[in-house]
Amino acid sequence: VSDLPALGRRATLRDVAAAAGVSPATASYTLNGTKPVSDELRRRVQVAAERLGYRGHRAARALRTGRSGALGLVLPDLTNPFYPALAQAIEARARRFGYALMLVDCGSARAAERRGLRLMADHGVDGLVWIPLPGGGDVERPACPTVVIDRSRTGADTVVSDDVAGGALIAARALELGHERVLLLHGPRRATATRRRRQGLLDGLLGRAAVVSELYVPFTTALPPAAAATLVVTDATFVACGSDVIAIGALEALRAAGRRVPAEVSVVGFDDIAWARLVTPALTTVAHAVSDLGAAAVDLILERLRDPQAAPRDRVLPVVLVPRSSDGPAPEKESHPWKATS
Amino acid sequence: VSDLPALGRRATLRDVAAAAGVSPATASYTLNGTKPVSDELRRRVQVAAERLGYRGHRAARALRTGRSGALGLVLPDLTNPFYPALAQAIEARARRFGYALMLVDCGSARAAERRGLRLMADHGVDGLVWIPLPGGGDVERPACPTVVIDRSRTGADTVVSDDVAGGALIAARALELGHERVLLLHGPRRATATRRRRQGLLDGLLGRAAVVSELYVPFTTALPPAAAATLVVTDATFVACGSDVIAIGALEALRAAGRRVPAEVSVVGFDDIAWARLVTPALTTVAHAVSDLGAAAVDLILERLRDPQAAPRDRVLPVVLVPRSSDGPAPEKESHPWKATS
DNA sequence: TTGTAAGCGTTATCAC
DNA sequence: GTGATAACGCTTACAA
Repeated sequence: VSDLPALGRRATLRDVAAAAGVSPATASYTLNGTKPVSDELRRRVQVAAERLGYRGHRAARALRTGRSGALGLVLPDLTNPFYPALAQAIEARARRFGYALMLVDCGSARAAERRGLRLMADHGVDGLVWIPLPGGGDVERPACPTVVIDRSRTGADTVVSDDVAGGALIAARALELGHERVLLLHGPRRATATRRRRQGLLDGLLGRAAVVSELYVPFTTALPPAAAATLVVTDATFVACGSDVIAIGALEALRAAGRRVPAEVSVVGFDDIAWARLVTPALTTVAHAVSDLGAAAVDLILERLRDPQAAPRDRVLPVVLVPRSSDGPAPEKESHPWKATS
Repeated sequence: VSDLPALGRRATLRDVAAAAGVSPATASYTLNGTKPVSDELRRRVQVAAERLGYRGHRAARALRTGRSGALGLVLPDLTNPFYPALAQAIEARARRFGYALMLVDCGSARAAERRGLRLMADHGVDGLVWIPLPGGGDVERPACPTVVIDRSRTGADTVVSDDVAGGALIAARALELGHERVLLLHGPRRATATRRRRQGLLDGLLGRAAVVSELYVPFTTALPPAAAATLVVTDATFVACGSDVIAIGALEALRAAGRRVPAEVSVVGFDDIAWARLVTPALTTVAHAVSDLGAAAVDLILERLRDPQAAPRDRVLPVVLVPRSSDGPAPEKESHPWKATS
């Protein structure tokens, strides 16, 4: 075993092999556990690798094996408070399995999303977690194993929260609190989450409380003026919002109008973003199993990597109601000036 | 020019060259603009590449050139509301220059940070944006061009916001509003941002208002009980917080204690995270030039890539006061029961 | 169990 | 201007 502690460049597998007095093949077998190697040689190789600070060369390996050791994540907008926690969960899970994560934030722009997907493909990510922009029609599916989060898309593996159940949870809550007139402040119409939450809500409410009206608004705290106006004069006592962000906007609009929450009107959200517990009153909402969502996505990719032919899988993760202070019992009729004057 | 529209595998440069009737070298020159090529051949190559849907192979190129075309971002915790916007800015800028971004979220864990940096190195990122964990001592500097955000670190390029100026801005604000007793609710002592903000604050206040007391708390909305207690009984009329997150915690504690903000006591934050305008009262704070911060970081890396020998550069970006509703004029003395009874 | 050698798809060096 | 050709560092038949 020769003794060359420092060579100018990054140590290569050949260097390790030479230092250990074995062939590159044996060094490779040893370091990857690819083939059985005698204890004697294994130790020599390990020592040499250690001493030379051998780190391997992903690009070379990728070229040879066709796998890059990286996964990709393409999402609409990190500024949407729901995604950072999800991205964190995905990255953590990926890293746990030795994968690096490439991130593309498309800033809610369709063109950026398309280019981002292509960038991922160019870099040869082994798999992709894709949270598509809402309403994205016929984007070509990436070539690598892809799991789509939060959107049902034929052919790909998917992970979603059980939005229907979430809607039902909220409906049950409204009924339990004795509300008889509810206003639905949905997210964008084309978002599939909107459709599923709506369905759960409607089914749950059916025949037991009246849906005073349904509005579709974007996922922003800035409520469209029309929606804000409706919200302020409605005689509904319970407002079910398509997301926490919307709910926070609703809270603001109601406060601005001097309507008291939850005394006069209850407001509930969906998502349980970090803000939800910080606004006043703290928002009652439905929480996703965020880290499970992320973990499931990565796991699905890894499974598909193992078995590319398997049938597409759809995982639906449970949600849970988080009661806080933004909802309460339906108020007595007298407390509604609008009702009284009409 | 032969006509082979579909070959089973991904088209390679040789395929393009063959289809165009040129050598691989010429194809490479053409596609990269590396050497002058006759118009005739250039067109043939471009057409062939187009028709075959040639995409290139980053791993092969990386192996050959030693550049991966990816930058890395290592940050403490995406769940900290300051980072998503920054990450977004960095990713956008990187992609604008054709780079993919690899993300490591170390979940505030030192070990994960170390491993994350190594993962980046293994994947051969061309440059690294590193937002170190607070108080990280002697982590070995990565080998690739690195710009450190928000921490001064000898030898590396750095990008920071002008925290000193920010502190001064807040001090000026307090004085302008007539406050005479201020409480400083700093971030963690070891965070260098804490030190800089404190300095700006102290210098700005010097001799014109009394610093009633200084507390160091973590960057969380959960104020340590001791700090909350102090906050509630203090006779300071102005509380300068080390970050918005801390300020929000302070707001909660004050509300819980029934102290009115800003009537009795003013609270200001630092960072201008998205929450700041959503809490009640909306938080007066100091805003970073977040997207400039991200852009500057990427630009610095790119410049260093161009000129590895240049002296390390430190960029300091301006901050600006964002007045909202959580602060106001110093109350009359009578409004402080504690003063009256003592 | 170990070694030899042939690539993986590019780019760079050299001749022409 | 253009074309052979040799790497880049690794994995993996295949041979021994």
